[in-house]
Amino acid sequence: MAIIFSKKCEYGIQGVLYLALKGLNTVTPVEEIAAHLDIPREFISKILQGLTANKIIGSKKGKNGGFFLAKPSNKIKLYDVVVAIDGDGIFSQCVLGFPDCSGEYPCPVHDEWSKLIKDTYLMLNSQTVDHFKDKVTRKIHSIGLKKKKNAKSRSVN
Amino acid sequence: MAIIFSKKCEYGIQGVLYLALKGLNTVTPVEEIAAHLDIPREFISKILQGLTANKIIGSKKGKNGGFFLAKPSNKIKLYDVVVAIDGDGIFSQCVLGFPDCSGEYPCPVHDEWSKLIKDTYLMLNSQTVDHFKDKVTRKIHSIGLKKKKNAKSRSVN
DNA sequence: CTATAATCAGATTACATTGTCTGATTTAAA
DNA sequence: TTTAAATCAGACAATGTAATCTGATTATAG
Repeated sequence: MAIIFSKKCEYGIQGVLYLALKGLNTVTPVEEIAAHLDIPREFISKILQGLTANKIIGSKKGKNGGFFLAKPSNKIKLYDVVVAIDGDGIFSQCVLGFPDCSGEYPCPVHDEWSKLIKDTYLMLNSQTVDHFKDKVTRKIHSIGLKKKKNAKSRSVN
Repeated sequence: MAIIFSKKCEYGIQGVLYLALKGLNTVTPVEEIAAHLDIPREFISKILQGLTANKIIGSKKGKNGGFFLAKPSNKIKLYDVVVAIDGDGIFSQCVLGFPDCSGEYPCPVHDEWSKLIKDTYLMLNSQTVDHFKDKVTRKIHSIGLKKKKNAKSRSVN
């Protein structure tokens, strides 16, 4: 449609934020992430696999496996995630496609854009974290009821 | 690929900026715009037609016709162009797809993003304008040489 | 008035992104 | 050691965007 991160980026960012809410080193199965964020399971799975290769998150195979945040979210830049998913091709050219856009001859959004992407860390303020932790807890619970039993997240050893 | 305005938006913005360089009420044929910006003629044509319908630019049909800026570029917001081309659907939801993103529970880029899109006017600083005016003049000249004769831009009456 | 140069409009094709499906591999628990 | 639950991997289908093509309409210049 219009202006946006690619779905892959968007989903990747959401996935990382979700893992951040769960806390460092908490292993969470894709199933839960996909259900909560309403993203096709196989799709988010692929994306998270890619982020694993880039050491932004980690994964644990086999039963009770899943993904977990590999470093604190206030150390993860939006830039890191976007580059890990889609490469840095986009950042080598002007957002508006303005020819020869540069510090000297900037397009109308030159400075603000670089700043937005490169200086933003993927962290939420504490008020927001609390709000979503509550929500996630409720949601996991309701998902749990709909399914036979269920995999709970647990700490990595 | 990654993060970006849709091509339609990007081209539309470039078109408006190009018309801005030519000055208010200067009629410029699509051919020139397409050649200079290296955009498929029919594609940019369609996009500019859309912007005409939204009164951001104007058009003049027939021989010596073309498009022209309908109001000063410092009155045209990035937001206006994007909405004219792709609708405001995108602005009704979070850029990151963060659920329930709001002023109270903001995603990591909530404030900066709104500001970037809604407060930016499609104008270039005077240094940049001078730089590109020179460039455009040279380019038009070289295009002119490659073709038999050529349509020059002229003022609307 | 006629020829020409431009916008306008719709249908169609090409391509990239998004999403789905199937199966292999790994690992923990019983 | 067997079973089940998870990641991992690749091929494929569906969708939407980008680009092209063809032709109609409009208006100016001569």
